[in-house]
Amino acid sequence: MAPHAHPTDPSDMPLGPRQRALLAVLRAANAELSGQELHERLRQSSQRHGLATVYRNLRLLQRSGLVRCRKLPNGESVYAPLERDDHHLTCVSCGHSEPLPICPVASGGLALTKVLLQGFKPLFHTFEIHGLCRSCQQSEPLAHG
Amino acid sequence: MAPHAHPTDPSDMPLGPRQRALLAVLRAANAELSGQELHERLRQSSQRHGLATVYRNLRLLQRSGLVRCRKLPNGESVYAPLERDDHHLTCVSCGHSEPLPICPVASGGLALTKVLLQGFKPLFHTFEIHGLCRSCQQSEPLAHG
DNA sequence: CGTATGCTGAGAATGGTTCTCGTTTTAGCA
DNA sequence: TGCTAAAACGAGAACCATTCTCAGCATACG
Repeated sequence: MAPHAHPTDPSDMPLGPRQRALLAVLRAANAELSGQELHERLRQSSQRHGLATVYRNLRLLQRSGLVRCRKLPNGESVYAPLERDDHHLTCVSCGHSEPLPICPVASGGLALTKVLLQGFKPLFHTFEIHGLCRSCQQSEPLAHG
Repeated sequence: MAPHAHPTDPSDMPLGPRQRALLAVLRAANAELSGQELHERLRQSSQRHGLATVYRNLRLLQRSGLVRCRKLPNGESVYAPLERDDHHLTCVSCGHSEPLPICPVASGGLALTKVLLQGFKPLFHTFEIHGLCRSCQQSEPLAHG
């Protein structure tokens, strides 16, 4: 893992100040943040970033292996630092999503051989259980849209 | 699991003909289908469904525990029958997604206790490894948008 | 029949994300 | 310190899958 080992390795790309700012906000937050939330927090902290820039740099950080991303049922993407290894329980009815303190990779039962990956370079993984939350089980399940 | 055991259990709801048609197309397909693709296939098979109906019934089937759903990086949702337990390798750069023949739940290393679920009723799970596909590792990683 | 209830679908609305493109900043150089 | 090329920026427009609206239609039931 020497610096500049491969010229095409994005993880060697030095970060610009906006990217560092973005990453700092994500690391300071105690939960995943959406692009819009990130934009808002940066505005408040006197670091003005355009929305386009926020999304651009979020993509770069993701490809560089510094940020992870997941899509909520409502279509929003939420971001977190790569080193945070959290997974989720998500309701297919109301869309509510809450942390699930378990990780199928960390618990070691998973053999990710090179054969399976076939040249693919893994950066992070998502594990999510979808189902019905307690309150959606109780309420009329399929009524009134 | 007697019929109508619980009036609030969506899995007891009988399917309408449109929902059965939808499920049949999904089961006949050998891959996940998007709402738009489903709509197109139904049009061709003389089963005309409006787009709104396709999405409505897809939501119902999902809540009933018959259909699973996952979001691609481009924002599309793709659907498959619940009984198909496939997972994926997805590139954070180009968005390409391919099957990953491994399942962290089926391989048994995961203890999903009632304590963890806290009243949540699981229907299905998604497991996805995100990273860089072979061709995105080779190409200029961060250049030209 | 007559009414209540739910399902349907064409088209409009929604909203997060991406694109466009002129402007600003940075980098490289003499 | 000026000058130029390349890269980054951001306001606003565009995109597009999905959801919403609402009038019309089907079904159930007395």
